[in-house]
Amino acid sequence: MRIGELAKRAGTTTRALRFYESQGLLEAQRTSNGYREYDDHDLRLVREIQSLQAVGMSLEDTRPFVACLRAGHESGDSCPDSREVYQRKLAEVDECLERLQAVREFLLARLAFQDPCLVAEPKEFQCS
Amino acid sequence: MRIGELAKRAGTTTRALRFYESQGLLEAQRTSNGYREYDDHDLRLVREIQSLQAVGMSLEDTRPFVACLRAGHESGDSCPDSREVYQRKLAEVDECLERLQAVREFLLARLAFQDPCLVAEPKEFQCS
DNA sequence: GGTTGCCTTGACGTGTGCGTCAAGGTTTAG
DNA sequence: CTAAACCTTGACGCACACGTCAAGGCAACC
Repeated sequence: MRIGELAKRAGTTTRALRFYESQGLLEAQRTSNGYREYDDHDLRLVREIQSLQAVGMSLEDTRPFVACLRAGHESGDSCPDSREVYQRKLAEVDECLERLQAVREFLLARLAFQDPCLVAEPKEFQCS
Repeated sequence: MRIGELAKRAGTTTRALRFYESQGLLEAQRTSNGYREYDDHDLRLVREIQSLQAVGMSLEDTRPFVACLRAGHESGDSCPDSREVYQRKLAEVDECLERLQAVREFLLARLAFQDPCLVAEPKEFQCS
């Protein structure tokens, strides 16, 4: 299939697919006229990328998963590198949850009391 | 005081202060040679901006608080617009917490079981 | 042969909060 | 007089994941 159909089947855009290719996440055969040609395996790769992005991972984070699928594994997260990413992400999420809880307490307190001196500020806040 | 001293006292940079001014958050008197001149009230404004940013607010979000201080209130969050921002932020934080929890469950499950089909994917994830 | 609908590469735009030069003016110390 | 340490405006850079033209090639249909 060509890039337009892959985009439609994956529910994305041709621009995104070309961008993935520019980032080395996706490869494509070329037909004689220069058109990109994809198969179902590529569709699988794109879906993997999308589902990982949906849980807050960057494209860089998806690299090991894509590599894992390319290496022939039936799921992208059965390789050590992928599981490392999971663990790192989990740690990030946990940290983010803590900060968000602190921010939440801060906001609740500020909304409840008018006195700003009663409420300590949370530490810095940077969640993906 | 001039911009350098204000920056030092607030623990920020002159670049940030000029940026705040370009965004209409900070104003400055000018001395005869064109230098910006600030007072303690401006320092208070900058500190307000910083503490709000620290809890994840954008510069745009800080606008009502700054206006509230400028209007003469002793705390930036005693005006209705500021409290609205608090409420909106609280809602955002709550939504973000839910999504992060779902992501956390997803990651934990993926790390525990090798079978990817057992785990449903969380919905889209976009936390500030 | 003209239109439509695909495809190609290239390059600039988006949002956020500044960082980092660049090129120059001002003030103070020596 | 000069060097250091301030200050000014202007403008480009960054990260991220693409969106959005622009200018053109290719294939099929009327």
